[in-house]
Amino acid sequence: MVVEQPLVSISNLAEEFLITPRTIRYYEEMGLLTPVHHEKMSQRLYGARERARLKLILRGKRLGFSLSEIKEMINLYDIDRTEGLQLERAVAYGEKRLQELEEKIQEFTLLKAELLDYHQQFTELLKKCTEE
Amino acid sequence: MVVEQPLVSISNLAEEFLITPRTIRYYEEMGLLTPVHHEKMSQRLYGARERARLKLILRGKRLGFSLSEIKEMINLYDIDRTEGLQLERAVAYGEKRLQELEEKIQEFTLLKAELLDYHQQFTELLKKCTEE
DNA sequence: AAAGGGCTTGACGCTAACGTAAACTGGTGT
DNA sequence: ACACCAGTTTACGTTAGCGTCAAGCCCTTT
Repeated sequence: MVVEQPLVSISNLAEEFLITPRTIRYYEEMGLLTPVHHEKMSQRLYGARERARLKLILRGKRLGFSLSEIKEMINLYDIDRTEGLQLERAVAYGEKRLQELEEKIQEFTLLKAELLDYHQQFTELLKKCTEE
Repeated sequence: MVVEQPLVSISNLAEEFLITPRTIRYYEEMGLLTPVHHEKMSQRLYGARERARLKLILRGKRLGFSLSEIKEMINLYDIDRTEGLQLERAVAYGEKRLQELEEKIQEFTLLKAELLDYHQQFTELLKKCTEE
């Protein structure tokens, strides 16, 4: 018994994620999404898998990754794409990415600390100004 | 008594940061850098301040910020640019940026956790394969 | 003086990530 | 039958962030 999938159209998906259909088609063109084509190429339909992928893509974008970087990262999730001895490569690549993520997080933390520092200086300065 | 400043040329600075002179000029064009012009517009010379700024710019880039976002952020450091009542605005803006940074860090951490999860699954799978 | 090295200012080229418009198709209500 | 709407492909336009010449200036070395 197959579970009933809530398949939605491209504009519905676009609306849901606050982007345009064009963007979604572009992601497909770049090989990031692979929607179901309803009976002999009529419409694209998107299910849970594509929604999950799109979510990852948009998060990647917010974090400043390029589409090709994101593509490589989400392909790590595709078990069927990484069969056999490809597994070792996937694992090794995953480790590299994880380390890069760690570095980025540290840089973010650093930047935040600096901004916070200046922020506090400013706040004090402001307090003195208003107190007089 | 003025401190002797170690002013360097554009290509020296470029070499130091592993970028090209063109990139540095572009940042100036965008209002991110303001080097000293040696005696009646002959050459650009870069001191400690520009080096610090460039460092921030490049870090911002690595973290996926646009040049205009970076510009706004480093302008928070410029005391002289934010005089008088502008201080309140600067402080408020700084708080917004700090919160955004916090969110980004959390997203990064989330992404890392997911990748790590899949990574461990893969590693186990790989172990079982090689053990047979 | 001539040649070279490093700097300068244009100006055009290029890629990524879409925006946007045109023209076509396919189902649906009236 | 006709209009309409939502989807499709194709293709050209646009912006950011530089790369890559071209042509000229200044200073030093030969």
